[in-house]
Amino acid sequence: MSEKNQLSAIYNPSEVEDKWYAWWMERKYFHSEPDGREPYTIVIPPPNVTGILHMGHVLNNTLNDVLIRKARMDGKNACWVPGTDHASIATESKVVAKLRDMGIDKEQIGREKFLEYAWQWKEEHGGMILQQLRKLGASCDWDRTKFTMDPDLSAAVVNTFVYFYKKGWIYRGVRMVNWDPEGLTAVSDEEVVHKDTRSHLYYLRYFISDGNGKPTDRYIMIATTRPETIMADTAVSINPDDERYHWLKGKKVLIPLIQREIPIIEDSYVEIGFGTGCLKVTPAHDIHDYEIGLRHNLPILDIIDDYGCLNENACILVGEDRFVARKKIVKMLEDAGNLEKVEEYSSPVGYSERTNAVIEPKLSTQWFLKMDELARKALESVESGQVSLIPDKYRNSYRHWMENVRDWCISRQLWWGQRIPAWYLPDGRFVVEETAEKALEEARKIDPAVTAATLRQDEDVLDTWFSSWLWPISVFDPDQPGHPGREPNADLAYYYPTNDLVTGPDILFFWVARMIMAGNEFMGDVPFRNVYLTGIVRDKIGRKMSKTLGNSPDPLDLIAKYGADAVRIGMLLCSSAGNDIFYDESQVEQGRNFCNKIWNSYRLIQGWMIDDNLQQSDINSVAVDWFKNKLNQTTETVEDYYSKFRISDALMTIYKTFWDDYCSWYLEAIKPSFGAGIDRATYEATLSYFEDLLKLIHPIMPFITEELWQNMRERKEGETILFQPSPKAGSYDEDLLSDFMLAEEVVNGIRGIRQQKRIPPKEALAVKIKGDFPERMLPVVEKLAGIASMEQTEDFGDPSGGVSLMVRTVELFIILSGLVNPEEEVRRLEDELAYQRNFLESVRKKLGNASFVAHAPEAVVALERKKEQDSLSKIESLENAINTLNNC
RNA sequence: GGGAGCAUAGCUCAGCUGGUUCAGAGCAUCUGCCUUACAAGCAGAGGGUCGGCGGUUCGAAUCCGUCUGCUCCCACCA
Repeated sequence: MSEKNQLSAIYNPSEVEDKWYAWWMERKYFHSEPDGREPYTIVIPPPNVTGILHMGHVLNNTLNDVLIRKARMDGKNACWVPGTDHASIATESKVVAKLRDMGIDKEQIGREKFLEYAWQWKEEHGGMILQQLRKLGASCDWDRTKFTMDPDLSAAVVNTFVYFYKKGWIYRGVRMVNWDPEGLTAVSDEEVVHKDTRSHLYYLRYFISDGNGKPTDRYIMIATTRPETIMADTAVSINPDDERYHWLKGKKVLIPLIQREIPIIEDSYVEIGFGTGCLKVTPAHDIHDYEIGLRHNLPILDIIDDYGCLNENACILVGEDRFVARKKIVKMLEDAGNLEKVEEYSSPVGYSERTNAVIEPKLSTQWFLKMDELARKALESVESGQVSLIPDKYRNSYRHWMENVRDWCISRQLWWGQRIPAWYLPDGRFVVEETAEKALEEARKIDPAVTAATLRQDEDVLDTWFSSWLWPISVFDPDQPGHPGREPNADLAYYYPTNDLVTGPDILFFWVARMIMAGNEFMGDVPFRNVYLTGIVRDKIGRKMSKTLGNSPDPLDLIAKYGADAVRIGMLLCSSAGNDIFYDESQVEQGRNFCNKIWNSYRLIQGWMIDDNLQQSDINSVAVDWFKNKLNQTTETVEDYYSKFRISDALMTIYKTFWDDYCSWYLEAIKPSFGAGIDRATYEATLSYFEDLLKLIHPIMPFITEELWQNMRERKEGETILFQPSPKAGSYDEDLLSDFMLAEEVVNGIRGIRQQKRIPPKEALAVKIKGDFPERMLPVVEKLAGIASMEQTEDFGDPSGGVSLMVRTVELFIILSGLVNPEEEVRRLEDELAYQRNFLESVRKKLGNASFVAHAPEAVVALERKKEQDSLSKIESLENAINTLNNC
């Protein structure tokens, strides 16, 4: 015990945390293998392989870790599979940028060389985030760490492509896609963010052609936000019902500057009331125009290249960036007399989520996956409750998305990722197979002259989500995806479906929905039962945390400063499900303070000495009894909160039980006076309560709990709190709990008088008590309110010798000779009396209402009658006291 | 433009199917204490006509309507 006395007054997390994490790892306590127990499985939302830990990860992984640790203590075989995502666009653009700094151009070095650099980059920076997660205490099964581009996981992706292709759900088609001129790739609709952007609406004059390509002096006006695309116009459209423009029918107009002749067409897409009612039709650069073009068989003229610059088709401004071209062409139009006016204008513009470049609608050949059947089933999975979304408000948007989903553009014009397993014959026909060898074999069936040299693989890779949607399956059995009906391996059979998924709502459609699709397709079962959607972490003034704003603290700095347990608490304190998280460092401080409180409560009890000559006193007996019941109640509440994913409520419940009930009430009640020992029964109970509290809070605060749990008793070699069974909620005596609460209120009342009268805590008081107060609680009141003698009596005697107060229906009289000012006392009592009379009046008003008495349930009416009685008796006592005081 | 959600103490939130947890919690604030576990602490206290207005009901923070103010999702009216 002597070395224990050296515990410092301040808890020092850093050494404790590193020590225990290393110990857990060494003993592989997080590792899971299938066995006879019930599995509890979580797959990590894989962070970008080259990413670094930010507050969003902290929130997410703290929640995951709480769930997995809880399950582990509940006796389940807990398995949390970690890993990373190759994040094709994000990673590739980082590598491209790095190469650019080195003076290297991606296109020049070619695919092979580029991928070498990319892998090197991945080796250098990859997985750092997983190291960081260990600092947070994440109890992942690191032996199972996976990467979406591991050879076997990549094979799974390719297999699923082939599977869907052969099923007829993957097709190749020319479509208007969202082109990212920065990332040089198509991105999916979901990767485009629309932002209202200030721009201008330019009113341009298109002169009517005289029929020979020469302008007449009549013109029409066209409003556009993109004057640089006029060279790609292939028609001007009006609404067939627009009488203002009937005269235009059959005429042709000339594109300004280049004087190319284009027809006037009629299409009801054009809104009569919008702009000028005339629409320039640019099929190559606008999705709606493209559709109009299809309807009217218009030619498609593409004037913008992959980099967002004008090409030769534009005839003018060739090579200029689209935004530069816009500025220049406005000037040219003005000089040529084609610019009527310019208006300020604001409209939604699409930006690439990854590169923030303005998206250019562009026609190109891409690969698509049909979504209708997949979406239909995935919707059913949620509607039927096979998968619960928490909070369930997300069901609405989930449904909306599933009902309106479009085919998934799965090809990306990148190199970092799984290359599309399609091979082209010299004549343009293609085969889709898992490997080059099989492809060659199949290709030869079409054309025996084909050789490995003339068979060319598709240049594109697959969308990252086309690999991560397999994650809950492929981390266990990479051979499974693409082969539905195949017998899954032992891991997959045991761990699938996983239990809970914790992730942000921003990837509900990208990822969660698609995992459900893949699960249904390949496993015939959903990949998880519950999806807990966290909020987005914001700073305290509500801004989203981001690197660019610089408002995101580095979690590792926080951990170094406050400890991981404190950071976890800080995060959880403000994270009710579905609400955004307003993070503030003061919450982490609160977490640190809580650690310190726990630490010091341990310092207190470990310093006590058992005295076997002592019998358990009455107060110890009642305190021990009470706290056992309290703990049972808390445990029950906490279990209930966990079952509803209300983690922050669970935390707060334990927090209050630990701090208020255990430290402030229980320990103070049983605390031996200085130098005195403690009886064995009380000490043992106290230690066992402490142990239960540690177990209760362990999933949330893994480090300090292991440290103290190891310290508090002799432990066997290798024993750990990780596998201790969660405390089970026993029954509890409501009367006992409510009696103790009444005692607390009485103590608070007396302490309040002390404060008012400025009586030092050490000065013991004499108190008389009247009314219905449980006798067993008397010692509690005596000790905690600092009372020397406590007399239960029906008569307080001379009221001038002290102060009376009332707690519920209990009356107290504190003897304070010489400290009482009768006038002040009367005033205090009269205030109380006035309040009581008011209260009585309101109760009587209710009871006087015949309708209330007739309609309200028995119990409610009875309650009001009791209120009336209590109030009446209080009033009587108050009046008596006031009278007596006045007569003094 | 369509849809969803939110509005309760200075801050962050809890209050499920209307009546003892009905006006709550944590933090912050104020007052008094360095009391031998903890000043990262202890003990007290103050603070909200539950966004506005109507309605249903014996009774509304809770149900219905409406207005206002935020937030998010979906949607490329040139």
